[in-house]
Amino acid sequence: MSKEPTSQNQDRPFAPALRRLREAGLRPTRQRLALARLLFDGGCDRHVTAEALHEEAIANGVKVSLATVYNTLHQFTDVGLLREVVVESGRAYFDTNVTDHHHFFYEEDGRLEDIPGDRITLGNLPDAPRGNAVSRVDVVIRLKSG
Amino acid sequence: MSKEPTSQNQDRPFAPALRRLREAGLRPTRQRLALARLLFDGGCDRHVTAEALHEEAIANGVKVSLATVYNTLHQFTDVGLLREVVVESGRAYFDTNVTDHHHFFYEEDGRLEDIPGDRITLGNLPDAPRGNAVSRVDVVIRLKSG
DNA sequence: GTGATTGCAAATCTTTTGCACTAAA
DNA sequence: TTTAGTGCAAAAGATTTGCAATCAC
Repeated sequence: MSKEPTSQNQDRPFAPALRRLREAGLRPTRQRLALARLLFDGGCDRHVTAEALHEEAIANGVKVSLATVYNTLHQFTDVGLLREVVVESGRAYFDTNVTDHHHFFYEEDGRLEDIPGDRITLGNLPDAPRGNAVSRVDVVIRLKSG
Repeated sequence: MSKEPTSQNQDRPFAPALRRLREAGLRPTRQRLALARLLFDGGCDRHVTAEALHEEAIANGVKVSLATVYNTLHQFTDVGLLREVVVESGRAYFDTNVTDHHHFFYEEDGRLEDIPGDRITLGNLPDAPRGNAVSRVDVVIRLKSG
């Protein structure tokens, strides 16, 4: 029974993240796999900064440099696994929810929270100016406590 | 006739900016006055970065440091003369239009353009979560050329 | 005068980059 | 192998801060 773990055994918990990377056309390196598991295997949508994800990785015993975290977050964004959300100058957030939706932004502590896309009705949107196409419409509801 | 310019003569073109600063409770120093004139006396709404405003000031013969431009932009924002618009991480834009409105963002060249607040209908907005108040709702329509 | 404001340079913070090394296919 | 990916340290921006000099009142 309890012999050396086969690669199959080892791979099982990695399978979803592995599949995700392969489908996105990204070579599943140890770092990318580990970050993908942290980001996507929790079952809930996440909003992370590079710094925060790096700390989380280190805390989980994953050896990865901050530079690689930055690179990986951008690669994930490029292939549509993540979406970048801009709410504060000087700090980039990455959102695991890539469907059409919007955000609450808690100014107090810099936290982000999803608002389903169909919870807000955007009516009467102006046309894109000549020669342009709408790439995305972002709605941010900024909150102050009180 | 053409004698030494009186302080009254000299002040005339500065009057609007001067009044604006006084009403905002900011001491009208040479730098603040010069920046206020550049920002508000053009008659049209502007979206500037600190760097761009600094260059503009220098080009106009105004002696002011970049640090002071940053400080001044934030002071103006604090007293409601400007509004900060966040559309790109790592670059802050300041908007002379402080009325309720939204923005087109040209991803190609980083340009911003106002959309009057009443041009967009925001329906069915979710309530602010318990213990919070909406401080502002920002809509950004991101444009790509084509 | 006196306290607010400025300039400058240095510090900070976030993010990107160059390059030798390592690992996936 | 062969090429993509990684770590590290350094570079690059953007913004802020400390402090002496300067200015508005």
